[in-house]
Amino acid sequence: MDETPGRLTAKPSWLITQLAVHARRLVFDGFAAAGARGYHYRILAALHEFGPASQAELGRRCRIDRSDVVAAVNELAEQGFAVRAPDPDHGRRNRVTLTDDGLRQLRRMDGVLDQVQDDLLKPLSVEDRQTLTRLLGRVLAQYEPE
Amino acid sequence: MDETPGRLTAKPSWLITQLAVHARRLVFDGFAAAGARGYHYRILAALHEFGPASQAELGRRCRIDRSDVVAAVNELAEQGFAVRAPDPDHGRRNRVTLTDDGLRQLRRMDGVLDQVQDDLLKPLSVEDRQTLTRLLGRVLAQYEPE
DNA sequence: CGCATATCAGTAATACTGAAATAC
DNA sequence: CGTATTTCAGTACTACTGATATGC
Repeated sequence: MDETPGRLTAKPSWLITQLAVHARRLVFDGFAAAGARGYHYRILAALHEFGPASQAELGRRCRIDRSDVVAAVNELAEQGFAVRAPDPDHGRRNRVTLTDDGLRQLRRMDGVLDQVQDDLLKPLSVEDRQTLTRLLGRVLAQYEPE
Repeated sequence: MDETPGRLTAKPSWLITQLAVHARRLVFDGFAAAGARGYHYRILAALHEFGPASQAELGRRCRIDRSDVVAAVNELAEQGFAVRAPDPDHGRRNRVTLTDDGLRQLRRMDGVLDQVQDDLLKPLSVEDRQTLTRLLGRVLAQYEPE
């Protein structure tokens, strides 16, 4: 007589982390096919949405550690998707700028996410998808003060 | 005239992965306070739900790679939360069993998840929480044939 | 002096691959 | 023989810490 059936599917916090295993896998594979990874997408998206920024700013906006921004910007610069130049107004600061190729890469990665979304949410109706998106957005909003 | 405002909050697949950053952090911290991590919870929960099992079975049930099960069971055995013994019916196979201490640890970790859940979902009403849980469960179900 | 920025070195947890040894 | 299980060694990505150097 045990009162804990279906433990693994009963806790939303666990549901989210487990679902993320599959979502991450889909996203990872899609990004890998484009020669990229999650950090690259976040940085390209932030550059597009907020314009050129220092690495410290990128780290705050993307929630990526300052030290990981260095490596990711290195890679984006090598691929020609971003340009790193010293900020003329501030000797220590760098100014990272999105290139045209970077914008094209961002569009590619957006396409990947659209496809992952269709794949992930195919069990749900259009209305349910909207409801899920709205609820997730509200949950996430408490951590995104911007 | 740019038509991509709010990119980062518009895609459910990305919402889920971003939300998972916060959910994982909360779960990680809670588990760390109990001297444990995610792999340990998944294995303890599977042992409790399905009974003693071989490591290969645990890997399949928990979606943990065979080689990572080895390390996690090592740690659980060191902590006295599980016992690893050769399967008498099959020379190569191990039989992993939950101990009483392991069950107590599982209960502690369940408590952590309950608290994380309250924390994570506090912007939502009771009804919205249920809706979210139901929708996530349906999305996850396509990857959980059991 | 403090404070912010950039960089490097190193660590942990998750997820995975390949190879080896063993048992059926 | 092949298949399954266990184990070890090593890798990639995300996330983080600490130290260092530089510039305001």
